[in-house]
Amino acid sequence: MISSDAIVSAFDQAGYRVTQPRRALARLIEARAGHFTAEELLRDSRRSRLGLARATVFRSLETLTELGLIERIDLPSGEHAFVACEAAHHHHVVCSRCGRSTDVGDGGIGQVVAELARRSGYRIDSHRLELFGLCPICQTELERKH
Amino acid sequence: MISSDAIVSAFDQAGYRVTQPRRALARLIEARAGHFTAEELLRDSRRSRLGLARATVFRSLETLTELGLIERIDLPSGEHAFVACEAAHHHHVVCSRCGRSTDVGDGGIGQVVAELARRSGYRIDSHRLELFGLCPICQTELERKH
DNA sequence: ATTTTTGCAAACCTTTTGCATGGAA
DNA sequence: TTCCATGCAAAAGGTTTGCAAAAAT
Repeated sequence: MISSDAIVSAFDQAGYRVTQPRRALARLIEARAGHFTAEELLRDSRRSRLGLARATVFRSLETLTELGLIERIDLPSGEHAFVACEAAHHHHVVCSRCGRSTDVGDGGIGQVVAELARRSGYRIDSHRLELFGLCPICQTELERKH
Repeated sequence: MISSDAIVSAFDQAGYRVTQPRRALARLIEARAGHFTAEELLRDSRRSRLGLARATVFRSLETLTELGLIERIDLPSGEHAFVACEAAHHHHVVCSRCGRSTDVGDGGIGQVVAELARRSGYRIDSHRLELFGLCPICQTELERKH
């Protein structure tokens, strides 16, 4: 969950121009609770008659990724999606039912990585942990159905 | 690292036919030390005049993934690659210089996942940990250059 | 002989690029 | 007014699909 204002300010502070398409995209991202793909934003922009160009969406997503406001994740299906996130090193839990996602911190994974480095002999420079499951809301909803 | 025989047997035991293209592909996979993309196998097959069809490569990779002999990973660049692997739950360390990859076990990540589940309130069903760094061989080679 | 698998080509989908126009600073 | 960003359209990748021909059982 991230505010469109935060996105717009990030563009601004990084020296990028604050344009209408970028404002519009920021709002579309804010409106999406969970993860989203470029295609979904594009559809949203058409539906709300903002009519962003395909290239603009891709270019903005790239910039936002560089700025660290969103992060690209790979869903189990192989799709490329993005999630809004905080800058510090962290990981995401993604709900496989509704797509909502939450940042989680380190959780002690540093030790695990160190252990695996020792075991494999590799010098590990980066890692990516992606977690998939059911968010609290979806858990409740599913229970209610029984 | 996996033998082409193991791949061929896997096709056989799963009830798939053992065909020339599948044998050829098995050898190409065996020949690749690290990870590989569909495109790379396709190039290899042209270079060695095996002339596998694009569709055959994709279809075989899909089957092998279902059989659990290879696993699809997402490189930091966003490329889709595959690595040969054992069936049990595990993770991969991928060398960002040469592409070699090694299976590593759990390394205690179960506890980390449990901790992150507790913290986020999600019910975590699956996770994916990808590690990137330098393999022992590349470490040695880089040191030699100094 | 039967059924699966292949090869080909075309379709499809996602992402990138070049360039003229329009908008922000 | 000067650059940066956009839109468009085309190109570029990567992956999938339908179907007739070929190969495996």
